[in-house]
Parts: sequence; C-alpha cells; structure tokens
Amino acid sequence: MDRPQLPLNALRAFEVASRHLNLTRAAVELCVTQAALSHQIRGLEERLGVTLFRRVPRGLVLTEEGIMLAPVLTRIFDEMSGTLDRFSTGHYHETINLGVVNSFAAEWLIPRIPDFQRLHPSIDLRVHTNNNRVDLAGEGLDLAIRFGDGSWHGVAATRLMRGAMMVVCSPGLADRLRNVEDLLSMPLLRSYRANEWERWFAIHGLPAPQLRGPVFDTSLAIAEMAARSHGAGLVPVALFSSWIESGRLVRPFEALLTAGDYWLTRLHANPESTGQGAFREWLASSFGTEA
Amino acid sequence: MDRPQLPLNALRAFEVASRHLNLTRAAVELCVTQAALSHQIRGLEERLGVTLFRRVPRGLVLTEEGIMLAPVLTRIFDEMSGTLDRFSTGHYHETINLGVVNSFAAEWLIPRIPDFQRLHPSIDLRVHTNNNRVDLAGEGLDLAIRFGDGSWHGVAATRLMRGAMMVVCSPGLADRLRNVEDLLSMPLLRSYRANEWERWFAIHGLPAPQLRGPVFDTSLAIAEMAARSHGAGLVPVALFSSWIESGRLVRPFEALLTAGDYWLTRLHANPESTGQGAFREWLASSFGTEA
DNA sequence: TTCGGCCATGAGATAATCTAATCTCGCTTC
DNA sequence: GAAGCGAGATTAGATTATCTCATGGCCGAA
Repeated sequence: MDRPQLPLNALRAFEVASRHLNLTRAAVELCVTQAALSHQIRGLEERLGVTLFRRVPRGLVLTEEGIMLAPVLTRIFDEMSGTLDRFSTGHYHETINLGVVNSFAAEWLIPRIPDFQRLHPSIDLRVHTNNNRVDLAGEGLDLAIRFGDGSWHGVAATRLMRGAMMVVCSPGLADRLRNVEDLLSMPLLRSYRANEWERWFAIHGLPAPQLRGPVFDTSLAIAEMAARSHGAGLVPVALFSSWIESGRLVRPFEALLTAGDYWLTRLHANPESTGQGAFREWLASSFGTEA
Repeated sequence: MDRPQLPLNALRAFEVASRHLNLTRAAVELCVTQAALSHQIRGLEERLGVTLFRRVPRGLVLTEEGIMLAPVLTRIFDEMSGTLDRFSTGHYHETINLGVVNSFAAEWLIPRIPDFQRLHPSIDLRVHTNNNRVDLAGEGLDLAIRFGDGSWHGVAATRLMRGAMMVVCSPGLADRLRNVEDLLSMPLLRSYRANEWERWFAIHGLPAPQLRGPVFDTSLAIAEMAARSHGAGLVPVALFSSWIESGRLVRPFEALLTAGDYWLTRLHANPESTGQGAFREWLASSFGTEA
C-alpha cells in the first residue's frame, strides 16, 4: 500500500482499541469520544475489506485478522513513540544499555569506545560489565556482548569474533616448558568453564590433569595471574595477543582450543533501534578492518 | 510520546520528503501540493523542537537529527505498508520464502510442516531446499535454516539445534567394526566440509585417514549411501536418530564430533515480520517439546 | 422488567489539512 | 549584471477528514 493511502489515524485508533478491547476506554486514551473511534474503525475495516473486531454484547473481540494486525501496530507505534522521545531535549540522543563480559570490555571494547563516541556523539553507551552470566531482560539491558556458542533462548545473536583460546604464561615460567607434559608441573589457572584444560590436553592425546586452586570468572584475572607467574592459563587469542606482543605474556604452544565465540545478543522481543543498529555495524566494521 | 500526540501525518510527510530531499517531488508522491508538505514539516519541526532539514538553495539536506529519524520512519512505514498489503485478498495471508539445507528439510522440517500449517493457516510457507550454500539477499529468501557456527555477515542468527555428528553405517558393515581403526578398512563417505573425518579420528588420537571417493553436498546422500553399505558416514545425530531406531543405520561408536549447529538466519536489513516471528517461535517450541 | 454497559449511526460542528497565489532566495546563464 | 529558473516559505481561504452530540439498539445482570 502506497504512502498516501496509509490510513494512519485509523490504524492508531485500531491499535489502541485492540489493547483495550473496549471503545469507551480506548477513547479515553486517545482523548476523543467513543463515537469517533467507532467511525475510524469502521472506516478502516471498509478500507481493508476485512473485519477486525467481532462485536459481542459486552465489548470487542479480535478476529483472526485483527490478531495478525494488532501486535504489529503496537510494536510500530511503540517504536515511533520511543524514537520521537529521543528528541525531547531539542536534539537526538539515545541511550544503549550494554552488558559486556569483563575480558572483552577491558581488552577490546573500552579502548575503542572513544572511536564510537566520535562517530555517534548522539548515542549514549552505558557499559555494564559482568562475568558472562547475563540476563538481558532481568537486568534491563538492551544488548549484551558475551562469550559462548550462540545458543541462548529468545535471543538474536550476531557473531563478533572467534574465541579460540591459547595457553599463556609469564616469560619466566615459559623457560620451564619444553613440551606439553611440562605444563603439569605448574598450576593450571581455572575458569568456571569446567573442562577447558581437559579438552586442551585431549588435543595432544593426554589425559585430563588434576586441577586445584581458585576458579576465576574472567579471562582477565587468569591473564593477570599468568603474567605474575602464578601458573599457566587459557585465554582468548583475539583479546590477549597484545599482551604477547608487549612481552607481558608468552605463548609456549601453538595449539588452539575452540571453546566458543564472542557474540552481540539482543532479545527477539525488543526490535533493534537505530542506535543499536549503528552500534552493531560499528562493531562489525571494527572487526572487518582488523582482519 | 503518547499515542494521541503522535503527529502521524507529519511524520509520513517527513519520511517521503527525506527520501526525495525535494518537497516538490515528495508532494507528487503524496498526491498533495508542495505547500502542504512545507506546512507539515514546519509543524513537525516545531512540535519536536528540532530542525530536521537544512534548506539550501537547490533543495533540502537532512540535519543530524533528520538523519537519525528518517531511516526509522522509512522502515516503519514500509512495515506498515507491507502488513496492510497482506489483507488485500480480504483476509490475512503472508508468504515466507524459506531456504533450508536439504538434510534438515527432509528429516525434520517437511514432516512437521502440517503442524505449522494447522497452527498458522494464514501463513504460506515456501520451502526452497539447498546445499547450505545460501545467499539470502541474492535468492530473495526471507529466512534460511542452515548448518554452521553462526558466523554469517549481516545476519541475525537463532540457534535451532545442536549439530553434533555421529558415525553411521549399515548393519551389515557394522559387524566388521570392532574398534575405530577398523573404519579405515571401508570407504569413508565425504562431505564438502573437508576435515570432518580428520577431526573425528583426532578425538581418538589417530592420524588423518586418506580419503577417496565422491564428495556429497548433503548429509542425506551420505546417510543413503551408508544405509546401502557403501561405507561409513558422519551425519548429524539430531536428524538421523530415527534411522538408527528403525534399524536402517547403525551407530557403531559413541564418540560425537561437534562440527556446527542448525540456525535460523535472517538479514539484519529486513526486520522480522509477524509471520516470521510466529515461525521462529514455532521452531523454538518444537525443539523445546522434544528435548 | 428495567437498568447499565456497550457499540452503531447520522447530522452537524470543528479543526486539521490542503490549495492557490504569491514571495523570497540564490544559483545559472547569457 | 540582469533575467530566468528552481527551490522552499508564506498567507488567506477552501476543503476535508475527523470529531461531537444525541440517540438508538442490543444484550446480560439485577
């Protein structure tokens, strides 16, 4: 249907009525009389050639067609409304509440935030770091960057980068490592992902080692511990390659463990806003130029 | 901004003008005069307290604020328009063009389509099978179900089910398999994913075997070949477990190879329609009830 | 029954929207 | 540098779409 034909006011009337299922109350929300709504909705039904409501003694019931139309319109008007609200201060501004797993925030995102700010000064990015156990809805987040295999319920996921893991340790400890078995002679720093070391050793045909010591909930802590010669750790290559280059950490073995990837996630229930789309594209292009 | 305050007509006027950057031409699209548009847009700017266009000698240029608003509105009105078009026949009907990787279509989707049809008779699902090499935009598909690790560009992915692979062969051949090495005595059926067998043998600490013979582009062909005693194949557990139960195939070893998962994918550029959302939720609930 | 809640309807009022005619501005062109 | 042109702005008045008011009909509850 072409732009000039869109019965915008009638659609709004229908949307409000579809939520109240009562013209009188819907009329209050729209600040008009019940009669006005009645006219609008009848007009819409005629225009579409479809019955949207079944009129029953005590009110309205949506027809099959009404059921298909109403939620789309509710979403559309909510989005319109939300977008217009972003102009309330006299210029556009949007807030994105972003959850980010600690290590990604520290090693990748935070250093690049100024670049995003420069490109999108009207978007107010609020970063909430976490240990990857993140509940988008419960924590009021719009987006979350997390580590995993992309399998989250009710979530649209966009892969950001590979999460292949490498073994790291301090330059001092590296001297003691001639072959893979030598790793067993030093503490192996553990994450809450239980079988990482087991799988790493399996690659080399070795049995699972006995693990002791504290469990860390972020690669950042593991990298720090490793850098201070407290043991060897498994950390994502993509995040900690700069530590290798600067000599803070050493990578004694080439083997990689694929444990998951980094993803940008959003609840399916919340459609993507302009700013969220801009952020996603900025992320994608940032990875694109690095590769 | 509350529903009654939404300046719908003015927003439509702005949206059209933002595409033409020329009030005169925009007026033609909206079937009104240039003066009408000029009024509407000035009214909108006053209402929002924001300048949306910079007036320049030969036309209009969007301001920063206009740039943020225009694409949202274009998407919104396109969606509205598309949704209303689905009523053109007098009742709601929507078409979803779905690309599906062969094996998933044959073993999982096709048998369940009647269930979806029953729940959503107004949605017309058109299934296009392919060998997983699918280009959503190029092939005019709305959605695609494919196998992989979720890493596709410009795509929102929702994981449907695990794609763990198992070794299968015919009951006859299974008798010859006492241990993993015995596999090397029979043809190993190849897919176009090159190193599957290599990785499967690596799990057992064995070197990569020499592979010969045809390469198949769908697990379905591999399963068929295996069932006819032409060799052993690697196929997804979730799709072919019924072949095991019926005795058509045998699973001689427990070991699983994780090669990827099955995903529902959609271009970020195309927002999800009602029907697409319904289809995604139907898929999710179908897997939920099975697990 | 009678009342109350709810939607439908038709005629007239109202307000939003549009048109027509005219201006202004600044670039082009000769 | 003057005329012409293409664009948006403006103003007043016309035109509609939209709304209100008053009323009617229907159905279930009291």
